Amino acid sequence: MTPEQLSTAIVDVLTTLSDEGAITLPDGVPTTVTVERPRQKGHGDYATNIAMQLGKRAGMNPRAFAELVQGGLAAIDGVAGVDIAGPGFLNITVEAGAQGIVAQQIVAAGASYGTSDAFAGEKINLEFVSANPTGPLHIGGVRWAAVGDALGRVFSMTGAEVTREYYFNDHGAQIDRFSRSLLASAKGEPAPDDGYGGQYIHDIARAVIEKRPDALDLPPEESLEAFRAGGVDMMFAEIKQSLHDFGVDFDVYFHEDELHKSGAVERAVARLTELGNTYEQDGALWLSTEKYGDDKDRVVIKSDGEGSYLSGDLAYYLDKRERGFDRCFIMLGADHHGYVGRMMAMCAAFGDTPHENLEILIGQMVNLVQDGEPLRMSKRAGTVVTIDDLVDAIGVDASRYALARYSSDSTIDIDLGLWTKQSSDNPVFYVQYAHARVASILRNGAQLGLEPAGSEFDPALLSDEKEGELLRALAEFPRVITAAAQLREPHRVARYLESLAGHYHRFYDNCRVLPMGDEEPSDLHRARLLLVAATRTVLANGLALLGVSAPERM
RNA sequence: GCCCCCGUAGCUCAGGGGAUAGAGCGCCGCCCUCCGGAGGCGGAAGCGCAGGUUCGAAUCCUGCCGGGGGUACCA
Repeated sequence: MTPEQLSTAIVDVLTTLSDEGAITLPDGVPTTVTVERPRQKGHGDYATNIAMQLGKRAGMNPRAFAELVQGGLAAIDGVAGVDIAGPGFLNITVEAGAQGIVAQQIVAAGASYGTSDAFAGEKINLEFVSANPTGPLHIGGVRWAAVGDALGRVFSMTGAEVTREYYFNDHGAQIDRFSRSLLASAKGEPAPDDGYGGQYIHDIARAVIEKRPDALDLPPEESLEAFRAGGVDMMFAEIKQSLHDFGVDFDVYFHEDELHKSGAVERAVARLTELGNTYEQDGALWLSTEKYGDDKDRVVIKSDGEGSYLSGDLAYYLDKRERGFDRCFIMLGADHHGYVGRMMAMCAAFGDTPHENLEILIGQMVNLVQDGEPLRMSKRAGTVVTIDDLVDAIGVDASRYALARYSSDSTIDIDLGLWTKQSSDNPVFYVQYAHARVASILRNGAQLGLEPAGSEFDPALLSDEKEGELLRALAEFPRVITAAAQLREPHRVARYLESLAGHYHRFYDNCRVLPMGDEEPSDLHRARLLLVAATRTVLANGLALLGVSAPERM
């Protein structure tokens, strides 16, 4: 008996009562009802607040409504008892047998346990990282590498068709500065005032010359272009490699330059003009974003004839829509939150629905902390903390976990000292340790010739309080994933895993799994081993969603 | 000025309108005769302030205070 099954069973009970005329619901019977796990022991295994929700609408007080529903609920197969408590909560106790069966279901489902069809049929485009190729991937851009990728996995698990996309800004003034900085370095000149400093500029400049020894001897324009093209290629390859090492691979690497060269920008602008959403002023072409909620109108084509940054975004958005994505996500750092207004207005200007066809997720800043002191960074000054630095310092698993375990709405401090600790201060170790412990007990069982219970499994054997709590926690997993997808909050998966690890440890301390000494192996041993196997499945599936390894040994 | 995010235990953070607000770390006190003690058990300790909506608010709304980030014909 999973909470989902309970929920639909309750809907059936309500429907029956309604059909019989015992209750009258003006708005009809709800299609889903809330079934939650009470945080308080003694309030049953599950609780529902429908009596409080619906009582008023049915014209009776909640407790009276609850009493009408109580009998029907108690008659549901697998329900052991139903109590009415407080203002009208219905507290449901589930039969041990009905509950234990999920262990078997989980092991049977394996890697697919947790999947649902909540987002079936949805074609979702996730754009994230999209850092400029003017330097190595710094820490600010990396939060979304971990969270965006996890969100993609969560969406896939809920049935969506997901495309991960990296928008590669290889066009415009930043790139010019980057190119001029490289050229200056190659000539042994100081970096331009508006340019980039840092060792990596010198490294790349040297590498460009190695590849093209004549780069400095070309006419000025061509020379600059040689450094631009060579530098961008190199930077891009490096970023791609860093992300790959981080466990993030994109399906599409989209080049902004292409949009400008292919005429996609002109087409997008023409479309907006047809829709009456552009006008000329001061020699520039403006997009009327203010009437769609932006603070003010925005320039699309600058007075020098060049497209503004927004022009690329327009064309890119249109391109995604034409590729069939009904949901386009863009994940940005908090320093870019000011773009949300204009992007949503742009979406509306195309005739689309903001926050539906286009969703922009904002991730707050990430600070690195060492010995209690924040590591300040500046790309311009060359004191960059890169994704590789982070991985070198604490490893991929800890990096991804540290970035993915917090709500994107909170600013986070990653304490390098903490995340390098091989101790339980470190949340990723707490979870991975639980998995290793689980793997170990399964290994030991196998060595004794003991396998998890098969078809002879009697779910009623798992009747210990801690077994029940562990089973209920395991049964929550699909709902956690659905919630993470619906709220775009993959950190829920990490928090859930930490709590599941706790449930497992408590079960382990209370319930002996393997036979002691020369004790005869029993059905209870095998049943518990099945519960352990189910726990392993969920821990492994959950860690996989976060892109974190599930070690057999540590 | 305007916009966005945050303010919950000593610290780092969870908490989709529900019952007695949770976890890890830190602190105090316990538990190793066999499955991984990187674990478990018990204890002290908290929703920034003020209003409002609701049967019910950490959660929703308004204002204030405090912290962070934005506010370009840059990308």
